[in-house]
Amino acid sequence: MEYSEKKVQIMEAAEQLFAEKSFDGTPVRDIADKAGVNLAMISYYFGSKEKLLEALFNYRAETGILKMESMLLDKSQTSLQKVNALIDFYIDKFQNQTCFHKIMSREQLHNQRNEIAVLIQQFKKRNQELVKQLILEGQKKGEFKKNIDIPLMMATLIGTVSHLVTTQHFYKEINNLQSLSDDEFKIHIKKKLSHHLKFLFKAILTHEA
Amino acid sequence: MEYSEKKVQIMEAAEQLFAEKSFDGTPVRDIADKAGVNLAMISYYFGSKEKLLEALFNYRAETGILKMESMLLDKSQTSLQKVNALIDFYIDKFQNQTCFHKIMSREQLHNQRNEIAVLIQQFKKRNQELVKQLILEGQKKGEFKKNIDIPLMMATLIGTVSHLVTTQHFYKEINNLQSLSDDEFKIHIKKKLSHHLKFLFKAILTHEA
Amino acid sequence: MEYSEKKVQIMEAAEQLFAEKSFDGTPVRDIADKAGVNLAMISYYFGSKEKLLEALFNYRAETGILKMESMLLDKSQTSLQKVNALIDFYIDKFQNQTCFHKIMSREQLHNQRNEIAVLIQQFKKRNQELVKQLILEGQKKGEFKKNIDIPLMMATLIGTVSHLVTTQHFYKEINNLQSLSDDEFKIHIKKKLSHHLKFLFKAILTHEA
Amino acid sequence: MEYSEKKVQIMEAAEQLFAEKSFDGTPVRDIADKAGVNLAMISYYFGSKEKLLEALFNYRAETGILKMESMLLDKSQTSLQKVNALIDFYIDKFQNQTCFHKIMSREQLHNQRNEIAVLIQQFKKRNQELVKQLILEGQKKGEFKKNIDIPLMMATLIGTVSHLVTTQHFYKEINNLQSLSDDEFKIHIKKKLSHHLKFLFKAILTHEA
DNA sequence: AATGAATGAGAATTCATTCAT
DNA sequence: TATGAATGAATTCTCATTCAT
Repeated sequence: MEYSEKKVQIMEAAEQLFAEKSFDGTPVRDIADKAGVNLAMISYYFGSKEKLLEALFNYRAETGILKMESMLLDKSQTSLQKVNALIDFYIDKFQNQTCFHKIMSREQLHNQRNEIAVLIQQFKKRNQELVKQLILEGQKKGEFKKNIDIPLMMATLIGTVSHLVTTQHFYKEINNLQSLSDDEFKIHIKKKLSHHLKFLFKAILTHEA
Repeated sequence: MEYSEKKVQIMEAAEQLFAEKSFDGTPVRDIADKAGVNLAMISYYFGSKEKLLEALFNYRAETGILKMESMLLDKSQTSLQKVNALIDFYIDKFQNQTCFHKIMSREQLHNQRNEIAVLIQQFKKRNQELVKQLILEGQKKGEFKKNIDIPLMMATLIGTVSHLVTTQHFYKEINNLQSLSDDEFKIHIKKKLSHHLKFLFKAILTHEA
Repeated sequence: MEYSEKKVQIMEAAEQLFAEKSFDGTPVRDIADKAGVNLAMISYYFGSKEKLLEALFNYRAETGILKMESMLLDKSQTSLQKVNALIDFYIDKFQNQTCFHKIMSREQLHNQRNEIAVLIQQFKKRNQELVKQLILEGQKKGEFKKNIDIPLMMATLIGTVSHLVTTQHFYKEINNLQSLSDDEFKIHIKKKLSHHLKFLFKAILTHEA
Repeated sequence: MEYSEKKVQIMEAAEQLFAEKSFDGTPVRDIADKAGVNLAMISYYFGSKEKLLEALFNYRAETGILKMESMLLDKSQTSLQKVNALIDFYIDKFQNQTCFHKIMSREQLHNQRNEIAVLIQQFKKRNQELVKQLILEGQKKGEFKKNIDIPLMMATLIGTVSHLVTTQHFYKEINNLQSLSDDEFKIHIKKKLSHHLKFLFKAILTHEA
């Protein structure tokens, strides 16, 4: 599948609406309106609403993995530096693609759309495999402890970032940060979160603490 | 609102279906069928599908807070012990009310149903307030460090537990634990998760570690 | 399935429209309008347009076979008399349920709707079996010849009646019978057709001619 | 209208699909796909889907009549021989152009597409006229009886052949002829049918028998 | 209090046709 | 002449809700 301009328009409109109002809560008509295309184009291009969601997943997934791979292959850095880079990478990913990650989080909550579930499963497996290599490398070099439960560790990474990003309006309110602009707030959260997670990961992974 | 037997039947049927297939993905007819009641009963009792969801939230929220309060008021325990109890409390809550927490997680991802959003907001505020008291108490007693970002810490607690519980089928597969029964697996996860989070919280909160 | 008044209304409206404009050529909306019911009632009652067609087939088939059975069991008549009665029975059936038989003829022309094809197959098998008994009986009694190809004979019976009834407007024109009222014409055709087929069947079945 | 290669491709694809799934049940897109031409070509060449059906009728009708005329003009044969030739002609026509005859049978069942109805009417009139000449000729020569109802007779000819050919899968099953190849079965039917109809027509037309 | 029947609004999708090139 | 893209209308079906009883 190649991504013509129209297709991308549609996928991006769908992404925003699915994030806001959920897949089932979004009429195809609204996607068409938002994308500024004819209603029938969506079936014409993607076949169905569900296939559109699949296309969106493939579209977004394509780029993600590559970035991560190149990052982890960098030989000039220690394993801990790479882990720290990984943390920042995840924070950026969630902050810059909030819509997509909301959709993905929601899809992980049920098994309704099997094609999507399979895509996510594959996606997660590949990610986890890369992280595993990184941890093993650190362990070989003696930087990291033995016996690290990677899925548990990833749950903390992804869970913390995801939860904070998706409930950031609440965080804003509770910490009286309503005066900050969206960008300022984003930077604020990024900094806090980065420091917090790097601290936790150092505790999880290294002998010192 | 009192909870007649029929009402509870309906809410529990709705809870399961909303968890599996989302609010918008669940027809009222299916709820009626699952609950074994007449379709019209649901509008009749709750007014609308959305009001039913609100009722469910109130029903589930009522109990949660009380347990937590009594737990945190126990004077015979150190602050760290209370934090550890809090961790186990959250794990239990998510594991035993997976359906409800899936719904709540999903609702936090969007702002569709405002009434619900407000309920969740209040709910989280009260919880956070209780936790704040606990942390302050620990800080006063010198058990805990200063400058603890409570929302960040809670994001790690809730995020990690939530992510792991809602994607546990993935965890099962990645760790080759398919042979375990559901109950065995639950216990397995609970133990791992409890240890992991207690370790992290010790690092976050205390001077040692 | 019981046949409530509304259901029968819908089935009869559908029958006329399907006969006139074919199944695929008839919008459900038109059926609803003709039956004087709400559009959604059709899905509500029958599940789908196709299920409605199935229901119609079952509704019409139920009665047909019974009549035929009782007719063929009559012991007071010779086999040839029964064959003659059978001929008149078929003529009546096609003349009085023209709509239904148009639909059935059309469905036999393709294998689109499998459920229907199966129903027709069963229907024809039962009919043919009854006719076979009748012929065998006549052969035993020495009234009829040996070596009668029953499907071929039935093709002539059904084919002739069906073709004439479904193209009767053409017959009317070609024979300059436009002045006859519908009822007069019906009687005219019935008489001609009956005589014609009885003559043919006598030739097919008996030794004399 | 001349028949370019592309046009014939399209008409033949349409013929097969209309036979299988009916006019209304066949999307223009499917015809284009089957014919291996661009979707827009069909409107471009024929104007509309309905005009395509008309074109197909004209295309098929052109040849039929001519053959029949030449056959009936043969002076070297008795009238009964010509009638027998006519019977075989019809059997061949239905067997070799099953698709087209299915479509025509279906179109005769309703009055939806008026242009087509008129074409069929004309077609049948010309055919009947030719047959009438043949019968009159036989009557003049004293070969045939007086008072022959030609439309009735034609109904038996066309009805029997048409019914048997369009329901031959049923005939196959009922007579346990599933082992025969399509070609063997075709020959088998042709022989049986030919003999059957010639016998019937002899009875209808001649004094003996 | 409880329910079977009914309904209007809106859902996704398909369709034949047209248009710009 | 030929076509890929586009579209408006219409299709079937589902939905939450209401009404008469």
